[in-house]
Amino acid sequence: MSDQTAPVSLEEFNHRLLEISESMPKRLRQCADYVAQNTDRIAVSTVAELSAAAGVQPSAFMRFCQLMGFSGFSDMQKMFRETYALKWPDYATRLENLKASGADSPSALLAEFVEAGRISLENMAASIDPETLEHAVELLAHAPMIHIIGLRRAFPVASYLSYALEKMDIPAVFHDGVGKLNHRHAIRKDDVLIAITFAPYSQETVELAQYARGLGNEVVAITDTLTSPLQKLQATILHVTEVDVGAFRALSATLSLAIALAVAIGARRDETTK
Amino acid sequence: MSDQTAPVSLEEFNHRLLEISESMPKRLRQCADYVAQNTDRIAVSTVAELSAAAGVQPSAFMRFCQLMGFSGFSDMQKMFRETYALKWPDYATRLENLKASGADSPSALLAEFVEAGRISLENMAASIDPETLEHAVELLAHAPMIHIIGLRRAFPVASYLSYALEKMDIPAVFHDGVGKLNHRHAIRKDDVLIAITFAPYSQETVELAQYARGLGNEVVAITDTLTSPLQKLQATILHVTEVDVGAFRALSATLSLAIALAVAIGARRDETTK
DNA sequence: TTGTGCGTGGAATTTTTATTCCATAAAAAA
DNA sequence: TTTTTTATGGAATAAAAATTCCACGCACAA
Repeated sequence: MSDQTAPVSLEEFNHRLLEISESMPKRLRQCADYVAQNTDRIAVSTVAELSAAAGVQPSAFMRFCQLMGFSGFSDMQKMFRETYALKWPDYATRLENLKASGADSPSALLAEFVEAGRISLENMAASIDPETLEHAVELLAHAPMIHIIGLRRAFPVASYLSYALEKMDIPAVFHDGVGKLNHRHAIRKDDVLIAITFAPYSQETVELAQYARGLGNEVVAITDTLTSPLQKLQATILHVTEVDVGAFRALSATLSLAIALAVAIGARRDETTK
Repeated sequence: MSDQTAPVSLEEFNHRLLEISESMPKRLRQCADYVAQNTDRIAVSTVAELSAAAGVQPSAFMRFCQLMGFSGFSDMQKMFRETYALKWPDYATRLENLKASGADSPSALLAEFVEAGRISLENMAASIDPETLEHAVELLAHAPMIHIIGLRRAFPVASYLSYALEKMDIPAVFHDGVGKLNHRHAIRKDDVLIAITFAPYSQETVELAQYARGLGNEVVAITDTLTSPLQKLQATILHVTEVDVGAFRALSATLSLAIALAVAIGARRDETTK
């Protein structure tokens, strides 16, 4: 029987599991126990695999899913896949819908950006590798001078980074491209460059990163995809994927990463100075 | 053709992707780009879903998998399903993990900013008055020219706003203060100024707002407190409170507001032009 | 002990998903 | 421009997975 009470979140799922596993017959109990201990496998396994691992028949596992309130295994798996996938809604179509329904008021738009920002932040929490971040901080904390470049969409991030570093009296050069002046010769031995760029990658940023790398300097990159041209430079890459709303993105995650990076550098330098 | 060189880890996969995505024909490139940006979805999706999301036919996606060195999609998916377990926990758990890596580690700091950003976004969603926002959009959509000023901490916001307006072909002047040049005389009749400033309010911003107001121009202000000097100017005030982490803040909410404002202006102008 | 009913295993069926194939279109070479 | 090669879309087919069904076993009650 499909069910009105089918769990829609992990919490609900666990709750229900606890609630009913007591009164289950032997085989179904086995399912419950296995599932409780291997919740993470559900999204990426088949009934056959799971039932075998739990030591029961597929049909038994099936009955278990139904007892849990789902219509079947697929239904249950869907919940797990969705909660894992961090609900990456298609904002482009969502915007279309908004407009179509005439509800494209500024506040509705704002709500979309708020939601996109929230999801981006959550995604970043998952995708940033603590070790890479640590490594980036370590590199930057020991740099005699930090160079920063980020143009177009990345410009706000770069400028905030500069601002934060300046506030903490950390020597930094912002390659802001004003007047097409090129500060590349300011890059000296042991300096580290922070290059920020998103698709479509701006050429100046990529070039500066290549130049720095060519000199043998370390480069810390904040970028969005795996196909970023900075990937090839063996730079230390901090990877942030922002959720787009239509053709725009809110940069919430990227800015949070930038400021966290800056503050961490500041803290690390204070430590080593003492 | 299955292949001796089929990647067996994420690193190998990424490497291969980078290596060959250059030389791919259009559709397969689309696959590569989509995959690069949504690696985490592979484990939990079907070819049909992925290909649709990438905007190609299933058969094209299939060919992509084979180019990557796998015998087919299933083969590729297997790799992702195997390495899946690590990154599955939910948002709360992941934040815990980030924090767990040491009290003042960079990742703990990042977690703080993520959390602060999330709260700021939520607060803003609640505190922005739809009517004020609507009013601001209305004013700005009819302005022959939009002037933008925001310095120091507000500079990233102002620059992003300029960037977004420019992208939408909306006439705007960014009073960026470069070279201490003053563009105040560019403000003409009916132009509207967006002034962004946070405590401690930078004098230049306040002065420009006062000047514009003196000329009889409308001013839309993005600011943080009730005591903001812009409050006295009878400007249209959008009020955002960001949560601080120590002495720093992540600007997530402010930036979301700014981009939403820009997009709303763009949409409104399109409407009225038709 | 013998009937009744829930629990179970396994095979049959249905549905979904992956994969291949081919005709056509586009691009490159001649 | 014509020929040849390469890429593409879409439908046909094959494979795999989910789901149902039913006959059997086992436990408990009469």
